[in-house]
Amino acid sequence: MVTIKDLAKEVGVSVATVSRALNSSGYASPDVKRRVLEAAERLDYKPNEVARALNTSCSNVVGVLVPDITNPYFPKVIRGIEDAAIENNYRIIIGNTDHDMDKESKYLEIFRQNNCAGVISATWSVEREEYSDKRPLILLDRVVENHISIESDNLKGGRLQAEHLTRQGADKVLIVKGPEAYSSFNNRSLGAAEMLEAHGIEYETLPYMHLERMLSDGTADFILKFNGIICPNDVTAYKVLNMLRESDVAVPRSVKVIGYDNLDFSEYVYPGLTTIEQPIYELGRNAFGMLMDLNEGKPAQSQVLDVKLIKRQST
Amino acid sequence: MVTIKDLAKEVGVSVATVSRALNSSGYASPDVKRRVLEAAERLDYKPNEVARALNTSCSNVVGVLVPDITNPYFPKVIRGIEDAAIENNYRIIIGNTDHDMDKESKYLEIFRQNNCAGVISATWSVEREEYSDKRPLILLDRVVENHISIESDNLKGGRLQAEHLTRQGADKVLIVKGPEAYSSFNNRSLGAAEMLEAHGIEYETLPYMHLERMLSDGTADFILKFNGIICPNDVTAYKVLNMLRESDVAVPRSVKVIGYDNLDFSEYVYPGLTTIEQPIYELGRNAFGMLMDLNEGKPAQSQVLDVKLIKRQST
DNA sequence: AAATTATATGTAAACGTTTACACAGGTGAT
DNA sequence: ATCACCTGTGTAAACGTTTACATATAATTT
Repeated sequence: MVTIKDLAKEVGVSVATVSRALNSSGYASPDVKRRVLEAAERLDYKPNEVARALNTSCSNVVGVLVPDITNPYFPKVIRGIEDAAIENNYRIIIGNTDHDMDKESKYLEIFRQNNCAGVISATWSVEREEYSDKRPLILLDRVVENHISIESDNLKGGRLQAEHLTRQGADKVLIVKGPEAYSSFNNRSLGAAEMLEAHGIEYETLPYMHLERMLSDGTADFILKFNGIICPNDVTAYKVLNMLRESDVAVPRSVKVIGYDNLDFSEYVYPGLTTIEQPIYELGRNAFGMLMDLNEGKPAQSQVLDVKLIKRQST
Repeated sequence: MVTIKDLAKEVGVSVATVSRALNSSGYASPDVKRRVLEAAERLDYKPNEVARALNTSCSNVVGVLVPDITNPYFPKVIRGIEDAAIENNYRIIIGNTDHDMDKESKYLEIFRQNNCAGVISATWSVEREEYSDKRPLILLDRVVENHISIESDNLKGGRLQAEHLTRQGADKVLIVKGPEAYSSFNNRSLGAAEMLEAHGIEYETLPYMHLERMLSDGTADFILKFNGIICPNDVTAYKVLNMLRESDVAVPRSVKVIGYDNLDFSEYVYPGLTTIEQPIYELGRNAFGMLMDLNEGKPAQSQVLDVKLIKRQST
């Protein structure tokens, strides 16, 4: 490994000068700067990130927390973060929390131990004592008091779901709620319920866990009494579609099903899933941008991105 | 941040002693060791990974290269690696290469700059000068001369695909090949072709890119003349199923389709996709284990994991 | 009792950067 | 001619660890 010392010797100046020349920090004569850069090029010098991180106590690594990368929503987010990161000479460390607060805490500690430049979290759900660290934190698709966040317009998304379903003729609607404690899911069902009430449509809500249990127990005939089902995300919708197919219920004739996310797969399931598209990739990209803004002292603001309805065959 | 220095002051010994006590390296009296650990606990001391990595020039971070985390095959692999990593107090940095050699090289450089403990790559396709680094490298689902690798039994998988299809009555078979240059895909089509020949079944092969182009151009009627289609992976099979549905071709009656990977989604597409299951998560887990073995000087060996046929409705 | 060895601890250098500070020479204003 | 200031460079400390080496005491061998 060629170090800054080698460059110094090669050019005949001190390491301090080399550092200044390379980083354009402090003074460095044009001539010396040129020679340093030339030598760096020639010897294929690459700065050691670790040494730099130790000295500045801030690495160019950001920590990313997701519940489970195996859920196809998150790879897209991560890809957005990663692409933005690499463009800015940053890298990401990812951690799967499995909705487990202890795991989350453990990862936060790890990020700190690695002098991470900040954290982007899609798992944060509560105000935390513990995070007294000064490093910036961006919440992704989660809104928590006193934290900067980026999300898509979940309330609007929920409304769009409900509006479309009623427009397609559903008048007995089931709203399947998402996992509790996450603002995004709460807002979706809130928006949907609000819209259904406005239209005077009959509806019930079902907690996420109940549906999961019903589906695995095979006791989901409960949902057969509805002719419209609003799902909190596409993956849940896939399961519902599957269950309906097994029960020989015609979709969309007897029941209309709408999802949320517009994952790539939603066009491959049968029938093609009507859903709400949110700009997942951009959520990740922008989240990283906000982190950079914060690190540069700019006053970053929370963002809300727009969503739109994608019509397919399931409604 | 409480450092080793604070502990030293607290306990009344030197930093060297503290370090030895914490790491159980070198001598440390039971009494001192106890007091150091107690103080570490009490002051909530957490070692700074960066400083450690600088000193030992080896961090507990491993680099992971994948073509694109958005492809649902890879999150599973990554999850396997990540779970194994965290159990061993390691973390992972991931890089998406988009099948681009330059990106791959760039990431390798980054991994080196971060003193990574090793690299697990699902993108490696050729013997490389460049990788003269001594750090261990595990190839995942890729076999390249002179490198340690882990893969599933692709040859067998290909054979299983072909055997099942013929057993279901297909006698005009199309083998869609995977992206060139990757041994795993080559072996799959090789196995399939071999088996078809053994059974005296008529077949053709189609390069991956051709199919992709046909599907996006809408000129894929070429594949309608077959009654059995062997896909290199599940995602490709989804697209084929979709195309067939749009052309009103009955699956499995007129054409039988078989995939490869057994992604979670394959039970949600319609008709449910018959496919070859490979232990994706375990591939990742074991890959990390092999890396650890190498780092401990144990002579690691390449591994080949078993695959099996998953029957569903598409055949 | 002397010599050897094992145990325990401290001192200081090292890892590869960045940066506060000191210093020197040059420029321009007074 | 004096002073202030800007530019360019070097010296050395710092970031938080690990570890080679030196030293000191205790335990064991001869």
